[in-house]
Amino acid sequence: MSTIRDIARSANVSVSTASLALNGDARVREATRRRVLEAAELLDYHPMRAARSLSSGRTWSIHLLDPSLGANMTSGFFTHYLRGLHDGARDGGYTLTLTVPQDEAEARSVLKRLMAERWSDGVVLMNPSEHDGLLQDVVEARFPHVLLGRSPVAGVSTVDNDNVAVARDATEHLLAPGRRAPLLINGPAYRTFTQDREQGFREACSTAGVRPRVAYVDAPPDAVREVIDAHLGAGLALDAIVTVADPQAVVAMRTLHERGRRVPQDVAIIGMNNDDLTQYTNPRLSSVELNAFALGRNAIELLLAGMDGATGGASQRLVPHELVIRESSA
Amino acid sequence: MSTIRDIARSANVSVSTASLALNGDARVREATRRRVLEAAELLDYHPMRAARSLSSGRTWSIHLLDPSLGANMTSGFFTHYLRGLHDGARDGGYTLTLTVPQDEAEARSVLKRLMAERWSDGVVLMNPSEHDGLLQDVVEARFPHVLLGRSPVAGVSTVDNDNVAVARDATEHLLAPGRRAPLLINGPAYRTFTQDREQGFREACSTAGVRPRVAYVDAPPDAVREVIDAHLGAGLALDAIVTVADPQAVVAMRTLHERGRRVPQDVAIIGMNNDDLTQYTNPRLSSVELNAFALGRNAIELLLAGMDGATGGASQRLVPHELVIRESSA
DNA sequence: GCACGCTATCGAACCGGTTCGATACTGGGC
DNA sequence: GCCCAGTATCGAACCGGTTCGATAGCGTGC
Repeated sequence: MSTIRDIARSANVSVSTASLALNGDARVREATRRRVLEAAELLDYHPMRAARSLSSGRTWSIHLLDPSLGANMTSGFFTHYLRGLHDGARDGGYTLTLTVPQDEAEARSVLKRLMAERWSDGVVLMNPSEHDGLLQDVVEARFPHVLLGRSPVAGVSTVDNDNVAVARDATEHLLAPGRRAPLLINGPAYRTFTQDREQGFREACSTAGVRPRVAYVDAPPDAVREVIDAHLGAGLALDAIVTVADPQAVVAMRTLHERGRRVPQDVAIIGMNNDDLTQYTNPRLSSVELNAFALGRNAIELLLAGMDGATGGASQRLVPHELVIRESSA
Repeated sequence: MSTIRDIARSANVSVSTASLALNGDARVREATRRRVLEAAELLDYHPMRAARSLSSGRTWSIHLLDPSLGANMTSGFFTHYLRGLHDGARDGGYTLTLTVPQDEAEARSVLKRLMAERWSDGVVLMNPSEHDGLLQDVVEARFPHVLLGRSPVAGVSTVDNDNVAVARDATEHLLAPGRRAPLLINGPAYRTFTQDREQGFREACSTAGVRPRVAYVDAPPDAVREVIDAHLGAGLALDAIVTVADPQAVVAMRTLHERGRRVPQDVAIIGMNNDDLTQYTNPRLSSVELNAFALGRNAIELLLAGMDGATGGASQRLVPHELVIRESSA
């Protein structure tokens, strides 16, 4: 392992000149720069990250704090936006690091250490639940950040879908042919995205003049089965189902099938995320493509822009979604 | 941000004593240690990672080099072993970093920089293809490593399923009731795991005295459809299908259904990985559980053990698999 | 009462880079 | 011939920790 002092010696310059040359400073003469670069090449020189970080104050890494990997059910979504984050980070010269906290307390303590010990130059927060103090911490510490999701507090940069519109569009699509008895199968209640989706659902129902029904499901898939059984068992009408994730929609389809209801003739269904599995069901599942890759990519862009100090304040970005209509709601 | 010098001053000790106290060295007197820890608590002291790394030579991070995230089709598998890696790293006090190279050249250059610039203390390699030089590089550099998969070269620590047995068990299961015309739908040809699975498939066929047929598929799912169409179109018998991934099995089921073959009565099918989607098909898909989480967890354990220098040589570990029989092969 | 060993602590060096301020050298203007 | 501005380079300080070798202070044994 050769150090910059080896390079300096070999190129017959001082350490400081070697450093300047290697970093492309305009002050060093062309001939000198070449000598230094040749020496570096010859000695297979690679600057040690830790040393560079210590003196420059930059780690060249971005940290992702994401509890969702623990909650599964969303692996398709996760891998897609992870890839968006990764590609964006790579293109900006950054490395991605990752923590999956098990609960809110761990998330908060990891975030605190991460910022204080300077593990990275910025952090991506995935959909923290509303009432933990993560967001306040990051804002108060003035640590570069971006939130995937909608922020309940001010001063936070965010990238998100327009979840109100996502649910409204999906619901309108199902109600358009004149269906009158829609059900929303929603996720955990304390997240902004489920609140927004419920709002969108209610808006569409209101416009169509039909009664909205909403069920909350924490731990699919069996809970979905129970919801539908209860609904039908109570003799309630049901001709349209919106779920906030595709696997839930698949379970809903199976349950309806077992109860003798046809999809889409009796009940139309649409999910969200446009997972690969939408291709594999029978009938194929309609869904809302949320462009998770773009979500990740935009998050990194916003974060890097904020780290350059170019933008003073927090900014928000919305990633477009699009309905993908398949047989389950045709 | 307070540094160790602030702590030392506040606790009325030298910097070196402060460092010793903070790291629990036995030499410092109990009363002194308490003074130092109280000062650290009071000033909310957190040692900067880069500084610690530079002086101690340890980064306290593990890097995952994994091209498979780019190739998708395996998101369930990926998230599970990623979680195994993450949990193992966390428990050992390490942070996980991640790179997704786009091709072999990038994989190799990233690996080289990673080792030379000391991004991490060790690296996890996911199933690199056989003929790139990744493994030689890592062995020659004597860099702590572990391979997820089987190594074609010596001196590499690995964690893997027994892929020969995986395919053999799956095939035997299908052939047991007397089926005579099995087909293996395999993945990319140049990976050790596809070779092993083909071998296991052939062994089971040989034992049963039936003729093995093997098709290679790079880019599912449409390729699977073509394979089956071609097979049936040629008038070949077909009563059992083994695929190396679950999504391929699902496509196979759909294609058979469209061609008027019943699953499992006419053709029995089993996939691998035991993805969530096996629950969502009709009939439900049999599969082989590969215990991806355990795979990741074991990989980290092996890596950390190797980093302690406890073990001199490379070691191998096999993670057990298990057949999960559902309706598609009942 | 003195030599000795042990314990707790300290100052300084070190890890490998970046960056600041000083300096030697160069060429141009008058 | 002298002064000055600008250029290329250098030594030293610095980033914030860890660790090595030295030392002061102490109690013990004889």
